[in-house]
Parts: sequence; C-alpha cells; structure tokens
Amino acid sequence: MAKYQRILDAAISVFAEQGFFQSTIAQIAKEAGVADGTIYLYFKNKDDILVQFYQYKTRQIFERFREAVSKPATAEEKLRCLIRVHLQEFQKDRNMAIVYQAETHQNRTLGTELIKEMSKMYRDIISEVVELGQEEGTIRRDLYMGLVKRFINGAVDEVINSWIHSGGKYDLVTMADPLVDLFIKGIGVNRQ
Amino acid sequence: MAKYQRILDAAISVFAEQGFFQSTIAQIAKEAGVADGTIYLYFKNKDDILVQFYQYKTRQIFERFREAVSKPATAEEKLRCLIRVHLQEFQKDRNMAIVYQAETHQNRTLGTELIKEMSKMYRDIISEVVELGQEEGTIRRDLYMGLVKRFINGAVDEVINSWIHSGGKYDLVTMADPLVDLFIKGIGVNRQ
Amino acid sequence: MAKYQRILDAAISVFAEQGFFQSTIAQIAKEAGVADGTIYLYFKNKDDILVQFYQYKTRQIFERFREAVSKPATAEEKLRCLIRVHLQEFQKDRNMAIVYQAETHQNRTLGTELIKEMSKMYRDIISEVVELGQEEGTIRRDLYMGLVKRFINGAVDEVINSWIHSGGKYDLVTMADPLVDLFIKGIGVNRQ
Amino acid sequence: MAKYQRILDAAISVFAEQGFFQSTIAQIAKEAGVADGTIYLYFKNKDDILVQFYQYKTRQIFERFREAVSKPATAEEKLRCLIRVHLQEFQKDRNMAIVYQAETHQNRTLGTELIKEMSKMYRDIISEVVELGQEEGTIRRDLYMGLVKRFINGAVDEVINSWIHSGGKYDLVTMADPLVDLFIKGIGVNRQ
DNA sequence: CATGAATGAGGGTTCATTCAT
DNA sequence: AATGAATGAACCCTCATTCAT
Repeated sequence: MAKYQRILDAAISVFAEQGFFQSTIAQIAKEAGVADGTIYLYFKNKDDILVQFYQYKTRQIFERFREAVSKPATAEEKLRCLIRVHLQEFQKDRNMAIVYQAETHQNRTLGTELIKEMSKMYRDIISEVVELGQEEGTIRRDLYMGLVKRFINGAVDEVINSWIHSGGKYDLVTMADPLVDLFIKGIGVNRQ
Repeated sequence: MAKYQRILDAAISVFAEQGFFQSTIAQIAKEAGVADGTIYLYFKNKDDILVQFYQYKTRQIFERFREAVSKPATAEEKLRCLIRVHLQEFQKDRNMAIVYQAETHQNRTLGTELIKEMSKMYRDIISEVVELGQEEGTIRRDLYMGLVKRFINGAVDEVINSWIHSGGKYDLVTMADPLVDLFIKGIGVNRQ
Repeated sequence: MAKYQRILDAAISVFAEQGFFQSTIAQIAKEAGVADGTIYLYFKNKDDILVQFYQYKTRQIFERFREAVSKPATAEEKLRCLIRVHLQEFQKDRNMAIVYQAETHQNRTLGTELIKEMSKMYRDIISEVVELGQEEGTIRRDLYMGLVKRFINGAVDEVINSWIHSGGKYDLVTMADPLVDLFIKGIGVNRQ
Repeated sequence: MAKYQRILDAAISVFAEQGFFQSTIAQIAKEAGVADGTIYLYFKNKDDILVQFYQYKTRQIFERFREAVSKPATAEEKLRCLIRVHLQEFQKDRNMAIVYQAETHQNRTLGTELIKEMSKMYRDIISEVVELGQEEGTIRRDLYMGLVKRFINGAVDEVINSWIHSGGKYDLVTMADPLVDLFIKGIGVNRQ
C-alpha cells in the first residue's frame, strides 16, 4: 500500500542518483516495485512527479522551519534553531536534499512557481527573525535586507551542497553553531 | 571563422535558455549557423561541449580571480576585489553565469572533476586571503576554515543566483561592498 | 439494470463520436456508468462490442426492412417503403447510423463477415423487389442485377452519409420519395 | 531517392491493408525501406501522412475528373466520361481507392476539411453536368439537385466499394456504361 | 455480479550521432 | 572541412485486459 509514497520516494531516490532528465520512468517503477503504467495512476507525467515532490514533501519541511523559529525567544536563538533544523532535515533525507539543491539552481519552467514560493517563504522567515533582532537591538540596523536574506540562505545552501558532494560523510548539524556565529559576528576581528 | 568559439557561445546560450538536457544539437547548430555534423568536428559529443566550456571558458574567468587578489595589499581589500570581479564577470556573461550555477549544483558525473577543481580553486583563493587576514590581525583566528570558504562562496553564489532569477534587471556589482561588509562584520551589533 | 444495453448504447455513442479506435474502454464505461471491468462481463473484448452491435442492434433494424417490403403489393411501393423505413430507422438512431456507415466502408477483418452478411441481406431484399417489378412489367428487364443493387444501396447510403455530415440538421425521410423517383425514372427526360 | 514518394506509397499500401489506426510507423518504414525516424523528416506525424495523401495524391486524381468532363460535348457524354475516368483511376490505384473510401466515411476531424472539399468538388462537377443537360433538354428539370449529386456519387462509390471488397477481381471500368444508363433512364420501364 | 487498481506490451516520436557527398 | 539526410535506440505514455476484493 501507500503506493503513492513508494513511487515518490523511489523517484526522488532515482532523481538524486542520476538527475531528473537522465532518470527514466522504468527505473523509477522498478525502484518502487510497480509497473511503469502504475506511475501514471498517481502522477500526470514525469514532470508532475517533481512538482508533487515540491508540493507535498518540501512543503512539509518548510513548515518545520516555521515551527523552528516560533519557539525560541531571541532572534539569535531563532536563527540558530532555524539553521539547525534546516541542516537536520536535509541531513535526514539526503535524496530530498540533492534533488532540492539541483532544482532550485535550475532555471527551468518546471514548477518554477513552487520553487520560488518556497525560497521566498524561507527568506521571509529570515526577514522576520532579522527584523526582530533589530527591534531587540541585537542585530544591526544598517542592513540591506534583500542582501542579508541571500547571504544567509546562500551560505546554508552551500554548506549543504558541500556535504552532499562529500558523500554525506560528516555530521551536517554540527555546522549550525559555527555558521550562526559567522552570520552574527562575521569573520573580522571585533573592532572596539 | 573561429567556428569553435561560435559553437561554444551558441551552446552556452542555448543551455542557458533551456538547460543542458532540453537543448538539442540541432538548436545549437542553428544558433551557431553551422550544420549539425560540424559540431562533431570540434566536440566529441554533446557532453564534451559542457566539458570544454569549463575547460576553456570558465578557467579563464578564474584566472581573473587570481589576478584580482594579487593586486591589493590587505586581506579585506583582496576579498573586496575578488568579490567585485566575481560579480563583474558573471554579470558580463549572463549565459555563462546561468550554466555555471546550474551545473555546479548538479551531482552529475559529467565533468564533475572539472567543476570540483574549479570550486576548489575558488575556495583556495579565499583560504589564502583569510589566512593573510589572520596574519594581519584583521581576521579572527577562531574560524573553521572549511566553513568560512563555504560561507563566502555560498553567499556570493546565491546573490548571483537571485540576480539571474530576477532576469538580470539590477546591477550586480553594487552588491559587492555590502556583501563584504556582511562577511567581515556579520549582522550582529558590535559588542565591546 | 439492462446493463448490457446500457453498455452497448454507451459504446455506440462513443464510437460515433470518436471512431472505434480512438474510443477507450474507460470512456465507454464512464458513459455507461459502470466500472471498466464490468464491460468484460458482457463482452469478450473491445472488438466484441462492435460485433455484438451488428449481431443484435443492426440485425433488428434489418428485420424491419424485411417487414417493410412485405406489406405493399407493388414493387415500386415495396421499394418506396423499404427506403422510407431505412431512412427512418437511421434517422431515429443517429449514432447507429454513424457507426454503421463508418464500419461498412472499412476493410477490416473485424466482424467483416457480419457486415457482409448484413449488406447482402439488404441487397437480397432489393433483388427480390426488382425481380418482382420485372414480373409485374414495371421494371426493365435489361438490367444487370448486381449493379442495380449497388446503385440503390449506394445512393441511399450516400444520402444518409450526407445527412450525418450535415450534423443531422434536416429531415432525412423526406428524401425517400424523390430518391425512389430517381431510381425508377432516372434523371433523363422521358423519350417516347 | 524520391524517398517522400516511397514513404507515401508505402503508407497508403499499409493503410489499405490494415486501416490507419492499426498501421504502425514501423510497418510503414519497413515497407518503404527506410528507418522509422526518416518518416519524420518528411511528415510531421502519423496523421500528416494521411493529410498529405489527400493534399497531393487525391487532388491530382480530381483534376483528371475536371479534365474528363471538359472534352465531351453533351451532358450524357460528360457524365459517362466522368464516371469512366473515376472508375479507371480508382481501379488503377487500388490502395488509394481503399484508403479514400475508408476515410470519406469516417467522421474524424483528421483532414476533414480536405475530404469535404474534395467531395464537394466532385459534386460540383456533377451539378454542372446535370445543369448542362437541363439546358440541352436531355435531363429532367424537376430534380432536387442536392439529391441528384448524392444519388450519383453514392452509386459510384458503392460500385467501387463492392469491387474493393471483392478483392478487385473483375474489371471495374465495364460498369461505367450500365451505371450511366441507370442514372439516365432509371430502372423503371419507359411509360409513354 | 461488480469494481477499479494494477499491469506491461506496444507505439509514436525525438534526437545524438554517423557518413556519403 | 563542412554538410545534413539518414539512422535506430531509447523513452514517455496509453490503454486493453486482468484479478483480488
């Protein structure tokens, strides 16, 4: 049962391994243990598998991000928690991470809207946290927010990307604290 | 003639537009104004076009990066110059930027070595600069270098990525200074 | 229930709309309000639906034709009645008419026997009527019967065909009398 | 060489044998002695083969019909000549005849316009001939022209149809004179 | 009887690559 | 060197048919 989940998992696994375009329906079907045609009972076409991946799998991850920032009280703690959860979730599901990284850096029209929406949601969270920090007085006020969001998002993405390309050897989550430290304090020495 | 260049440019243009897998040799040939078969006089196969793109086009860019860090005296200025040149070069050749961004986030075997080599070269430059700063006393010593490299590389990449997805509307180079500022000082307020 | 009838009607309706090969079992099932599998309880396979259409639906029509020629006394009246009933029946069930017209002009092996049998039955009726007329002295004796049968059958078919392609707008039965007039007297002026 | 013709001929041959929908591109390619893909150099898709058949092959036939009615002086001779040429041409190219017969009785949207146009052209020729006869005084004036056209067209079609289904055994052209005789004089005895 | 999820063979179509000219 | 017609393997997708429930 839960054939939908089995197919989706198989697909993401195959996509992660070979990339979307080099993956075939036959491979996915085999991996999922179903017939080729069965896939079309659950997905409109090959593209739709990716779209649904975003719609159902990724959305749920991003809800965890919202959750992550809701608990801590201070901006710094919120940011720390967000990044920790981010790294945690991507570490937990490496295939998802791979497919997500690959697709967000593609400029295809395939589900572009969803991806953009998702990325925006992430950056919105960052915005809120940063703004909170500014109100708290713990974060600088002379920041161009659009850039800050990219700055944080990009750094986290690249840390994940490196981890993926390393073969997922080391523990990704341990990067969370040093990374937040860099975000907050930068690499420069503290000038008094 | 320079048919080789014409084909390479055409290919990158088509890849940028549609992605590598959705591009066809016929499209590239048409864009380059040559016959389909002619492409095979200059490239072993479709994949080889991408490989050569890295080998000849991208390598030259990265040489500019080396150059960029050689002139300034201080670490901060070197970093500023590196990032400015990086954004400049990618802004100058948007198609290259698109293809580069897409391919570096793929985990294909296609020319993976080259990409890794290129990324490593970039991160090596950062390492050197950061180490210099540490010697100068302008950059913190309590840094995990592997992370710092990703931190900077990722942030710059994402800034470029955003610019690409925005359609290349705004001036990318103006981001250089605020970005370096973030790298050096972070987002936190200066605690004495 | 009469599920058999419902399926058969649905099938003919769908075949009429899209043609046999472009119709799917799923469409027929939906139109009939049954499950796909249910169709296979009543029909051996897709082809069998067409075969049974001929066997049960069309056969009954042709029995009306027999009836039609049995009542009138003279050959001309028999012919007139035959054609009137023919047009009537096809007008009454347009879907049947469409499917019948399409299939009789196919040279498929699918139920060819039945179609041939049916067409032969029709032409036999004409033969009998014409022979009666010859005995009566109302119909010429210097006729090649094989041709006369095609001549009448073809003309009627084409009149129906035109009506179908017109979208069934006008009243088909009104064509009966003028058509019989043409059969009997031809288009030439009466030479004494 | 003349690959276009070879493919078109092969296609019509295969369509005639098995019907359009049951024919495969692979069969056509094999029959034409080319690779499957080669067909797509000359035809947009499978449907297009049929469309082009009408556009190039059939159109040329119908031009012969025009020619046929242009030479004789009297209406009767024109009609006789038209029908003789019609039967001749269809006898000469039996595959064309089969495909033509099948398609004109389909109510598909595939090239419907062309078929309608062609049929109309044929019936226009008949109209002109009949009207000429009426002016000559050799053809009755009390005729519903729309019906007369179907009457003649249908009878000829059915004669061809029978010939096809008989396997093309006998000489189709010998039917021309007796058929015209039926058209002109009808089957009834001459009443004074 | 009835269902409809599952199957998998089959077909149309694309496109990287070759090769005769 | 250059061409572009030809190739045919490969892939997505459809749909008639089956069968466990």
